[in-house]
Amino acid sequence: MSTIYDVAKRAGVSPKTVSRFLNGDAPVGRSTRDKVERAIAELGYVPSSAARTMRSNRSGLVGLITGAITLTPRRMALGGLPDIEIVQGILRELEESGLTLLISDTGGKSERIPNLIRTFQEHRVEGIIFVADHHMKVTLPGIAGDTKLVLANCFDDAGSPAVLPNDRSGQKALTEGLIARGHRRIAYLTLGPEMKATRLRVAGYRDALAIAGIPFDPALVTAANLSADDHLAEEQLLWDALDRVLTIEDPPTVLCLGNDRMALRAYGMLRSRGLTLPDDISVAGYDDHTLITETLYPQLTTVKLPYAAMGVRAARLLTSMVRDGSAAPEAPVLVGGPAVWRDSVRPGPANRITELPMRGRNPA
Amino acid sequence: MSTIYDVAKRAGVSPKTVSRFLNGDAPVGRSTRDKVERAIAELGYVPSSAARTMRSNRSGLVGLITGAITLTPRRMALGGLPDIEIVQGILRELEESGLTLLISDTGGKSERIPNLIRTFQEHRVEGIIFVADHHMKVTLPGIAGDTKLVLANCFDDAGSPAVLPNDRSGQKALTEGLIARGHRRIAYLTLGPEMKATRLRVAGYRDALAIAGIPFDPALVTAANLSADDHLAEEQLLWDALDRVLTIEDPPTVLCLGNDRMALRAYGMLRSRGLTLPDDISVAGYDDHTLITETLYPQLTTVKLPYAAMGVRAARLLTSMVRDGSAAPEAPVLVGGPAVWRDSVRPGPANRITELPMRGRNPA
DNA sequence: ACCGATTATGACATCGGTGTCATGACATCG
DNA sequence: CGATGTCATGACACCGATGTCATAATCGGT
Repeated sequence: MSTIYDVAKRAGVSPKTVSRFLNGDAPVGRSTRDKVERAIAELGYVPSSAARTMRSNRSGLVGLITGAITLTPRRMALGGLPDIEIVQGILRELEESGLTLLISDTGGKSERIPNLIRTFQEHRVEGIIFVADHHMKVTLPGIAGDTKLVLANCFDDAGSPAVLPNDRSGQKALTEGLIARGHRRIAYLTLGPEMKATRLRVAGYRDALAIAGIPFDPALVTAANLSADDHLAEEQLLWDALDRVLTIEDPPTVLCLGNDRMALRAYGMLRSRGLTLPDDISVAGYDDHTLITETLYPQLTTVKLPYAAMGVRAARLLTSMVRDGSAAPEAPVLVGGPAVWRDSVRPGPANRITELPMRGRNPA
Repeated sequence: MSTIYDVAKRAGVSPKTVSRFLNGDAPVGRSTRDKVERAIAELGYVPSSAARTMRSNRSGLVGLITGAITLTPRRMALGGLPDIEIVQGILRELEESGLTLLISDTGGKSERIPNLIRTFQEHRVEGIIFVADHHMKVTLPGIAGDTKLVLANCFDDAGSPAVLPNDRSGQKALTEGLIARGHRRIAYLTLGPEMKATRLRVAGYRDALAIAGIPFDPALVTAANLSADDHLAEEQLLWDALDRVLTIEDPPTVLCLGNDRMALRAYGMLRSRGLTLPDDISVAGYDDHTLITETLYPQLTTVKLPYAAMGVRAARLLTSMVRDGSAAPEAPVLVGGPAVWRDSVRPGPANRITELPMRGRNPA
């Protein structure tokens, strides 16, 4: 591989002049410019970023830590949400920035992270983005030097700059929309209580109720999901929760679920109770996992989890910190996603459930 | 960020001794070793790969060009095969190799490739892996220097080292299995003729027939897929092809499809003709796209497209070329995938279709 | 015609490692 | 005991860019 000296010699100028031509940091004469240009083309010269990095102490590299590449196909097969869309957003935003992305995949094994970070540091990355697969708290090993860190879809105790989905506003927007469509008795079968999203979304749900002056009824809200990989137990838990909220005194006219996959299951369970969607009861999910939401009949109303947008925001945040040295924001950047209205929610006031639901029998 | 000189000074030794400690290329005394170790820990020293690259002319970097990160979610939503599994295989194989992967995503726009390659060259990658989303021919811009290139799931005119799925052996294995299960009239509705896989798989199909002494009947083999994004036209084409092969004199007892998605469609069409699977007719796909094959009822017999294994092989090929300077293989590396037998193929001899199929009516 | 300003260019040191060669302290062997 | 070899270490140059400073050429203004 030829060097800047080879180019200089061939063009009959000094290396520094070639450097000036390449970087445009000082004027270069017309004829010199042409000679250098020709020499570069003839030699197929490509500057060495290693040398440039050494001199300027700026590598132009950004590191990305994620498990999405390894885990996405598996997760999607299970109906999980493709967190790889966060990575896509990052790629898109970084494309024009002149920064090069170094991607490391954890394969879901967090014990690998220190090694990945070390490799990044050897390459003197100017910043690191850590992407989590769901809204969660993380604890990363300290990062030496002045390497910037941005967390996407997660946060830590150290208050590192973070980009998070606005779970509260999402559920609030959904609930407000339901109220606007005439619903007053809104059940909410949430994700597990250990999920960070759960508390926030319930808060959003209550925000919307409060604004509309509808009293909060604890009987309508219950956790109905496990994080564990126990499908049978999950199925049972959801069935029980569903049975419970449907058989209270003043039953709900709409069922909000913690995610689209729960909604998918709920469809089957509701139908096995002889209910028609959305005429007998409306249903809403969360995530806007299009593989589910647009495939179901009726298509599922849900809240979009703005993963791509979060990736864009995270990358933008990092570039501004790296390039302009701008300070990290005090509070996490919250990215909202809109409620997506499809056919699983009746556009007008809801019917009441008239038939007597079966009690406590497990489907199939 | 501290340097090797800082470490040397703190440990009271020369930089070269620190270098020897780090690389183990010459013996270092016990007490010196301890002092250096302590200094490194105290300073949090991490060597600079830029400096190392410059001196040794070896960057330890490998470039990967793919569209999988951007396109996988979309493709999976459409029932396409996750070529990201190739990337996974590469990641897994490279993990222990000490090489660091620089991933670039084309976003499906091949005009970006020259820029990506240029960036790789600036970083002096030792090799580049190009991953295509299906078995195809590609034409890449020349890569200067002695950068090695490995193609995964594709090949070029220049005879660059390539890792390809063994489409011929795959379809042969499937067909042999069908014959072993008593089938003699085996229809094959292939992918479009422009797909590289098509010719190879038909050859494998004929190989198996020839071995079993079954004459090849052209009426049983027909292209039934478009690459275009025209779902309606595809549906029509498949319906027509299916109608044609089912209504010939001596109709098939099993239907092989060009991929799992076609098989998924065929299920619906066969049922709309009143046929029961697999009793009236058996069906087989290709790809082993588990989201389809394991969700369908009956579960779909298919041939596994060994994407992860291909990634592993591609990475292994590149590392051996980069590290040991071993020569590129003359012929493409063919990676076979097994036939996966599920319930869509009757384990015993097949029934004959007795009812008269409807003719030329498009389903629903 | 002279001067300061601007333009165009080059010499040289430097970034942080490592390859090469040299050197001093011991151990081994005939 | 002296020759030879091994071990442990250091001095120095070099990889390929670029920042700093110096210098030569050109120009406009008076």
